[in-house]
Amino acid sequence: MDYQFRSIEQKWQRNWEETNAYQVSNDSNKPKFYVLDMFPYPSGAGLHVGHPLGYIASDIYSRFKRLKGFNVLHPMGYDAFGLPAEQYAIEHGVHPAVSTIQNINNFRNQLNNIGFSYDWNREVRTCEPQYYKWTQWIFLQLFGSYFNRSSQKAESIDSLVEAFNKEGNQSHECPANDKLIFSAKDWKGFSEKDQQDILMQYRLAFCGFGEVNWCEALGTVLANDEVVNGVSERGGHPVVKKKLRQWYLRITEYADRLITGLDQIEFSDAMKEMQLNWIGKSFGAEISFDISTSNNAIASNPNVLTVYTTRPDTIFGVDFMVVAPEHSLIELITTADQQIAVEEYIAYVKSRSDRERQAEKKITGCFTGAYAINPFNGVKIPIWISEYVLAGYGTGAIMAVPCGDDRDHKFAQHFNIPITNIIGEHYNGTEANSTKDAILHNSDFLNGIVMRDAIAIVIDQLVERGIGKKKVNYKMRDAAFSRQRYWGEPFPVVWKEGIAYPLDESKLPLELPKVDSYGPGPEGEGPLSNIPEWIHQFDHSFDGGVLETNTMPGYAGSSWYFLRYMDPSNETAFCDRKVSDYWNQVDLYIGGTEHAVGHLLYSRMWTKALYDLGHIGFDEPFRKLLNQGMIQGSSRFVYRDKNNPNQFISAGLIANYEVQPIHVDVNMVDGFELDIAAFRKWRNGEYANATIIDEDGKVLDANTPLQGLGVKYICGSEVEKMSKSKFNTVNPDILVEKYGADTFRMYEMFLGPVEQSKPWDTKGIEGVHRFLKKLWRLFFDEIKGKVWNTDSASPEELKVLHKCIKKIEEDTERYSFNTAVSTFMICVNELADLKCNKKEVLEQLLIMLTPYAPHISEELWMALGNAGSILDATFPAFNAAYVTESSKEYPVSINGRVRTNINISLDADEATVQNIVMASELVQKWLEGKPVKKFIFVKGRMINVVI
RNA sequence: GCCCCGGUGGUGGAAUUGGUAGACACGCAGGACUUAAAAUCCUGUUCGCCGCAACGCGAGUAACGGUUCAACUCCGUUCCGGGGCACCA
Repeated sequence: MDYQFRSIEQKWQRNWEETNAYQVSNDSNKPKFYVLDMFPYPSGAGLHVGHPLGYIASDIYSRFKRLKGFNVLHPMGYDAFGLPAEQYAIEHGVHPAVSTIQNINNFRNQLNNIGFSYDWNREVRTCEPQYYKWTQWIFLQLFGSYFNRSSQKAESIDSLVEAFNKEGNQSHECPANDKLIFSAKDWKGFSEKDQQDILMQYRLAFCGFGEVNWCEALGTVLANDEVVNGVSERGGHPVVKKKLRQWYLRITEYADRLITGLDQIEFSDAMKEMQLNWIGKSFGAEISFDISTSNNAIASNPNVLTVYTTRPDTIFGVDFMVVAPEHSLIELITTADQQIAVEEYIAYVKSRSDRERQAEKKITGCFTGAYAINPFNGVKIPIWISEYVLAGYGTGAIMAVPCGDDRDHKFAQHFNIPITNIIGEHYNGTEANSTKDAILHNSDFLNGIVMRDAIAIVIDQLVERGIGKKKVNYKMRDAAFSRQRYWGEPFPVVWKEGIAYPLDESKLPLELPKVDSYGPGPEGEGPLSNIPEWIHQFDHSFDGGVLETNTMPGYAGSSWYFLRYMDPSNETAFCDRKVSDYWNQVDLYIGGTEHAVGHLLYSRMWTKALYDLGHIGFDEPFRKLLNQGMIQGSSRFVYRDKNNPNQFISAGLIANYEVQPIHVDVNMVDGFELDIAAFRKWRNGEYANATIIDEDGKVLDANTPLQGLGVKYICGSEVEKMSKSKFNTVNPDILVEKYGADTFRMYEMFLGPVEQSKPWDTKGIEGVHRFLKKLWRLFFDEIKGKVWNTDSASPEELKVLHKCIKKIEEDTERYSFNTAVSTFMICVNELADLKCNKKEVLEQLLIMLTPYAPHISEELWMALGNAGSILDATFPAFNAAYVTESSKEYPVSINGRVRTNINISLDADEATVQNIVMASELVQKWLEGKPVKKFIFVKGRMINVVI
């Protein structure tokens, strides 16, 4: 009776489904544990071996926690709205809803093959109305609230209106415009439209005009994190800046809480670092400079040039000012003789795309003819325009200190602007030095002070003289929240006379209409604008109102899905408060690092907002995040002879030919050796008649028989991203078919630490498969049949078992699944050596193995005569008594060098150990009569004698 | 350019707080069983030296230096690889 993994796995997968073995209740007196995978976007390509890595890890951990007595929530669903489905629809005419469902079914089948313990009753799909009803509902909550800066939390917009009626906005600075100030009287005098426009500038989800990343090819706006090197992340199409009416999330208001929240959660340092970088908090000062210019416009419109700097200590090193080309002051200050040059320069900047700017970092700029006056010493400082200053950050203007800033230095050199040295010998005359440790020179009242200390002094002076203030800035921008696409959540918003009215909750879900064409509407509007009967459906309640035609971006649905799993079919709330109080935070979240600044930041923000508004009881969604590494592909190449395209040369001989490497399917290469017969059949016989020169130089044509000749064609290899076009994808289905799901699961873990990226290599899978067969043989012998027995275990056997229990528990608890697999192998090897077939031992081993290899564990558990499923067993308790010994060989070292092992009884005190060691002849010999300085006892493992 | 992470046999990797480096597995070599194959089992496998062998000796965790009785682990410098950010003043 051997290990029939195929029938065993099918049998148990069916059984688990029929018995609802993985159904989780929201009502339990067990402690809860929530294990979550980043849900997949159901793409058409299906799974490759890289995808399940994280799913297997989370499945092991969930099953482990279940055995440890927790009520474990472990759900799965689909992030089903998004661009690719719509692109596919445009190209192939298949409705996104149809292709999405196909892809989901395909995913589901592949996932089920591997034996995951998901509670499929809780599956969510973000594209279904029952789900996106609540995405729209949460949007309305964000729309209906603002961020109260004094309480540092989201509050209802109604309470803001109340405050405006009482005292204007004096205690509620406008986040979008700090110059906006009005009294209660002003507020009451504003028109409905003016009031709504002002409120819009406070709302957490708001609509505004702004420079956005516009992708012409995709016909839509992209968020900053969806643009990579000036092209779209999906598809690599060029992206340009465009002013458009857009929805945004005011995530910037949460910047500080997103930073401080990181202290309470377990994310890797790298992940926290990435989020901190993205948020980009910096401390500095705003300084106002008076302007001197021959342009008369400034006289009628008096103005100052305000800059943001993190280094106010360098104020006496300012040699020029730079404003962004978009800066509004330019037309007021530019002198008549610089007018033409400035206009030409601005036209030039506009002609350059983001991509060009990033590709070639040229130093460009133009003098305005105007000067700023250094407020401390009255020195006249020329004002320049340059594209290296960004309009969107700080005030869009800087004070340039060439001796301390590399970019300023290069600019000064390029335009021959004289450089003031304020840092003495720290400046070498050829490149800037941004030190804070230099003693200031040429700096008036700051002379002799260390820069680090001068920062606060200057800020005090700025405040005292009324020319500046302390200021904090963030790199992060508000998140663009609308797309001119079809396949997304419609906004529950009606526009009438320029005012956005939220749809009443009772109207949700606002369903996406069926369409046949996905072309954009007029003026960059979404495809929904082409359906008049849809956009006018609320005419009766909003006389003449028109529905918003944008849809929400991909990250809308994924920003809160972890809450929906808790209470997936609730029709009256996104999630019942009692239920979310029970499940609380996700205890373990597993996924890739690619969502560092997108999904993970957005869902943290949504959680904080929902918490502020009292809908949930926790303000960080994920208590612990584990990032799985990427599994790369190991590509294989054959070498085509360039001079004879029908001839292919084995890797060892290519030095003698001029060759072109061609990707071949890794599935027809064993290690590096090509399956020549399969190669000839590949791609409908494209290479059927190829001449092949093997590693020994044998020449084979299409008719040469392959048997018995010892023919070996060796392929070249390279590690690349796993992708269909490189023919290096490995389909898990094939491995599951050949070795079984249990082998596959354990092998994926055995490859190395989950967090680590590594190339896939199928070779080693045999080792894991052998392990499972060896385990099987502890229960059943091919000839003898049943070999397990109910004899009681020997102390030796119990020692092996309990060593294993301790290690497996520790390894699993710290997510070291690779070493856990090794531990199982060691344990089974030792049991086999001891010829241990005792039920008492094997039973406990099986329970521990369940999370890793659930099918075989279940089968053998039943074979041992146990009633009920092993899923409900209890993880074995470690008993140290079986493991400890009465005496042990200790290594004894002299000055750290190990010399000998001495047998010492475990209950001996240190003085006794010392005597035993000193009495040892070997130690006496090594000491050569030298006196002993001290004895060191190291963690019960080693004894060291220092001489 | 800046920030973060890493570098251990032929390969993937182990060594949890500084305490006998190379567990476990792959591969490879040899052997047992077999008519043969598959499967299974056994032995060896960091490098070098001595030796018939057992025992043993020396070097060794990218390189060099330091701290320590003791360093893959801590500190410093350099080199290499991976990831993130990139005119954020």
